[in-house]
Amino acid sequence: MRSESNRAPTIRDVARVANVSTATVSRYINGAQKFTAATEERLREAIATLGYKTDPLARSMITGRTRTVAVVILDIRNPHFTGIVKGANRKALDLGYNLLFVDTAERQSGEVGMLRELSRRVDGLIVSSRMPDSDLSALRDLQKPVVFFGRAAGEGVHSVSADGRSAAGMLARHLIDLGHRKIAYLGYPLARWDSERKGGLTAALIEAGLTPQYFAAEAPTLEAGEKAVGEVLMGSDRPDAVVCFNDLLAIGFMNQAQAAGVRVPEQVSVTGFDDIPFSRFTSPALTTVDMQSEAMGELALVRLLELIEGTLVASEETLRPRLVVRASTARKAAPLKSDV
Amino acid sequence: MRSESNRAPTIRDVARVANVSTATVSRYINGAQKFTAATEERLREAIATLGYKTDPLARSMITGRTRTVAVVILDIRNPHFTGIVKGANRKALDLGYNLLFVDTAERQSGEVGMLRELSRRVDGLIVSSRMPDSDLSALRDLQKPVVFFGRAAGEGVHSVSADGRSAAGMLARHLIDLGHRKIAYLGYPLARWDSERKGGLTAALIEAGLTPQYFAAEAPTLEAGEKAVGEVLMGSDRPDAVVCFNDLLAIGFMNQAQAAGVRVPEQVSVTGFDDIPFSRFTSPALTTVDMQSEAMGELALVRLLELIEGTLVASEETLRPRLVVRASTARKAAPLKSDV
DNA sequence: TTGTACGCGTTATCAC
DNA sequence: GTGATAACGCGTACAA
Repeated sequence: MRSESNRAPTIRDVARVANVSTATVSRYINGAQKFTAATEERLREAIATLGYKTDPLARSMITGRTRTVAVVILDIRNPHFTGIVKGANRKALDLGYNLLFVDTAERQSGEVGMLRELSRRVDGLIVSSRMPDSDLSALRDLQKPVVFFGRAAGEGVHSVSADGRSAAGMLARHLIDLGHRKIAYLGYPLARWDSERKGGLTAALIEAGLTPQYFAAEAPTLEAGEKAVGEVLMGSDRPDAVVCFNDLLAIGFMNQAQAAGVRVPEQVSVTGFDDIPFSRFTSPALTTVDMQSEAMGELALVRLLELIEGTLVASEETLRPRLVVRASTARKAAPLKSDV
Repeated sequence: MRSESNRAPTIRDVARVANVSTATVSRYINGAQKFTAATEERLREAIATLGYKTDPLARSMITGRTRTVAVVILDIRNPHFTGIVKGANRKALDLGYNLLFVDTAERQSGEVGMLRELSRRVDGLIVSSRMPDSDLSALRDLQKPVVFFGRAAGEGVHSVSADGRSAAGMLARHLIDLGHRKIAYLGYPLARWDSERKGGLTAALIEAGLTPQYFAAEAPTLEAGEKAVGEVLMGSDRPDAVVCFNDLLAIGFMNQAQAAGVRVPEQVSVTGFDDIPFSRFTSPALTTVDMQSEAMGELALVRLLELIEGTLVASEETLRPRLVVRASTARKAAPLKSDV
């Protein structure tokens, strides 16, 4: 069924066999027109016998479209980003697009250059990054549509996020309802979403007449969560609830706290953000907020394609988070000791 | 610093400005030759002022190389595959290649067609798949190098895997050393690696004069692990150790077993495969075997590039797994009841 | 060392 | 409805 030659059949081969011009073959392939029954039949047959497939590269060369988009994320091992990629992949398959994947974890520097390289190979980019605002503006010069996560980078840039401020508020009110008064935030200041969550938490606590303690983790990871226990729980003024920047931190924190003899949630309630799949399987199961990772990935891809098609003007979109109460938060027990 | 026109500068623009031919520019770009100091200087300057960047599409068109490889996996949410992608991404960045990512979870059918489409856009493919052998042979017709995971698909196909047989043997001997006699295997028969692990376990048990019980999960997931508890533990002849096909199954299983009042590891030891990051954070921490997911991803990419360069003849490569003993396995306690 | 001329496979444009 | 042909941007014989 396949031609003897190694060379893949071209539109010219089809034209010769079907006894038409290459232009006609092209129009047939792209279904742009009607044909006489005779030509249509000859075309169909020639294409079938030759096993002709149009070359996407050559097509891109002239149309300027690659039907490929880049998805650039910080660390695929973080289930939040895994969800984003999963969602973007699903929509990409639905809509006939390809995904160029880049995990930038090991390449903090030269990110702008890499994006510039990438942008020549794709029709648009989905980007999650910690790069400074000064670099962000450079991305507008790429002349390619970009969808960001977690922040409106202004003028002509579309962004998709979940409402971290209200998510933090949900957690705060949940903890306050449980009787907690000394609430700490274990943040990761380098993350794009940290200030939003910190701000939302702070606002809700202040509204209740409380003041949060702040701590900073070294990374948004399980290991960093473990490390943070010493600083957060072993001080003189131990908090009775800890809100962690994400579920990874929370899980690592909870685990190490228990290893150090602190009971969760009896002595300290712990929460995260994201609702990653494992949060249901920790011990105790983790109270968290679903930040809609997969939906963000889907939405980012859909909006990006709309930007590419020109049917959308860039703007900001925010998904609604959902509080997920599990066993790592509980009503505060009678205080075992009084603090100074 | 950038030309006024919207059009990106081409090799012809550079040639005109530098007062040389396009051929000279091309040779300069590709560093294929020495030049007189004068021309070199003019070229350098023209390229800099125009901000010229070579168009990868046009280059691919003529070289037949895209510097892009596809990585096709089953489910990015499974940390084993996450590790593979992570490793492949790392090496790809190192070596200046791009990764075209596809998660096939939602597209079980039409996989061969999709790979055929993909293969026209890339120089080679890294594939993890459950497709039947009959389809595998079709991939050889792609005329593109392919690296598979977990199985040598024969003739001209390179494969990378971790030794599941010996990994299962390690777990078996570990459990036997702990005094376990009734050992069950909770498999996932559709997976490529299932029979290898099952076989290795069986062989090691038989060598010790034992016979395993076999169970099958519906999926290689946390949820399927939960579901399997009823069948595995609630029968008349409860095993005192369960080896699960992967860590996800094991974690789900362990969690639900405990919820059902079965103590781990006191009443039943549980193990998995893969050593995913979370396995250290479950309660109890999971005994498992490190199947070198990231190293597999790295190796797959390196070997694929060697296949592309033609410096490698296809073959099989197997990584050595590493037993990771944690708290989910323990010495068998004195039997609480005797079995019929 | 450098230039000329052509080819890669496709689509767009203009005739007919 | 169909055909001839010029692009698209680059690499590379071959000639000079």
